[in-house]
Amino acid sequence: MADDTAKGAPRPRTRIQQRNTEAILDAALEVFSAQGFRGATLDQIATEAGLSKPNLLYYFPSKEAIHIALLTSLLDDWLAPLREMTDSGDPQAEIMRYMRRKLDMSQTMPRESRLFANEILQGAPRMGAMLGTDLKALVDEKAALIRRWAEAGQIAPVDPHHLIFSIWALTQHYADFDVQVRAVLGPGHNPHAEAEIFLSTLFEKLLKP
Amino acid sequence: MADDTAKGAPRPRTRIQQRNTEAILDAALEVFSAQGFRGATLDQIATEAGLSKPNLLYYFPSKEAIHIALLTSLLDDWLAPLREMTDSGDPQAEIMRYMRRKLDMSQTMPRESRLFANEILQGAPRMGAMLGTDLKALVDEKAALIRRWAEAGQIAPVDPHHLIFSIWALTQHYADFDVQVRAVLGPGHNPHAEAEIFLSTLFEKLLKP
DNA sequence: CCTGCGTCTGACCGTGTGGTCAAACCGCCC
DNA sequence: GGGCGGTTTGACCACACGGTCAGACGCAGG
Repeated sequence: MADDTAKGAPRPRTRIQQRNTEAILDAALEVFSAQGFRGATLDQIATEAGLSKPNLLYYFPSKEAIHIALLTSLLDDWLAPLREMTDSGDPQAEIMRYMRRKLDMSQTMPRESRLFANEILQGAPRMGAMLGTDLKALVDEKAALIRRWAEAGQIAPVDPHHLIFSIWALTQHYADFDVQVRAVLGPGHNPHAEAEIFLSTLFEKLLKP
Repeated sequence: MADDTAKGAPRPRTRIQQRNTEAILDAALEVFSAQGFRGATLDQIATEAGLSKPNLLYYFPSKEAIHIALLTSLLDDWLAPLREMTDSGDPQAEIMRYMRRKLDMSQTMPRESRLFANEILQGAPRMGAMLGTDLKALVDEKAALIRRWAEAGQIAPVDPHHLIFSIWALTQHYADFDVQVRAVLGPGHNPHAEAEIFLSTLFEKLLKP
């Protein structure tokens, strides 16, 4: 990930390269997350980025390279909240904090959420490798942490992996299925505010020892 | 929905029409759910259905018509479990039963789940209308039912709409994000069996008055 | 002003894809 | 068998899309 030359974006040296690669990645995030990989078009991304299509391909060797660059660079941010869940504080508070940060992210970074959702839905053709290695390692580590909390009686005994899955499912639902949520609730609702209250009580009841 | 001629599939009159339209819809479900609308190809669907591409277009006027026919015909099945949740029995048992049926569906009908997920993710371009009318009406009705249960003290006081959302999110997660779940759990796991246990305790704790 | 390098683009290409159409095929009823 | 729906297909079209390339542009250093 430190070596950009391996695959994907050229190392941003000059000021202008920095600016354009950023513009491309942002535009690509916008388009890929809304249309999926195959649904997205280089022309769309180029227009969104304010560049010409050949100019895109001056900075990235292919459409797929842009997609891969996006996924890998975003995975870190995406998993940051989980990484920050440590045994430094009250276990239940740690988990609640993780859930809230994840919910916040689904509100502030819905495009990223949808990008990953699209990728996983299609069977993770461009990210499958990372799932079984990096992601699994991180989740296993945190699951072990949660298991220790449970064994110590600090939280209720729950399956750690599925607890994490439930946090993912519930928080990302409000980003990925936003249209549905809003359509069902109708006007005059604030989905995320309501979700925070609901999910707080849900996980409090679930985790109380 | 009773009048197929309005948009989409021709009315299946003869034996052969019945057989072929079914084959097409099944093949289309397979391909659309795995590749998304734009990712899917008429040739793929035709091959999967054992027909030629022009023959597809003899039965359906366009690619989009197939997609719409799929979505509308499946929405009924998809919402059936929610419809069957009535106040005929014990409230908590009714909700638990709904959750379990939904979880079973995510195991037995993962293609349908992914098809809807794809559609919603892309902003429901071909189903948006139904969300705010049919779906909203049904959910509002059942939400009112749940609210009555809560007010009668038969279940804990929870936001009915978000309770339903949480059931959707948690159960569909195991279908839509199957690759991720399996990659993280590793071999030797039965995601759905574990999910049923986890979700059972989760909703029991949540709903207990 | 010239050179040279990084940046950018118009024009182009090959392929994949949704869709059309005239003609052929098939099987049932007279 | 002949006719006649309904059914099937090969050949074809228009166009969108990913990607290429030769060259133009712009600007810093001499």
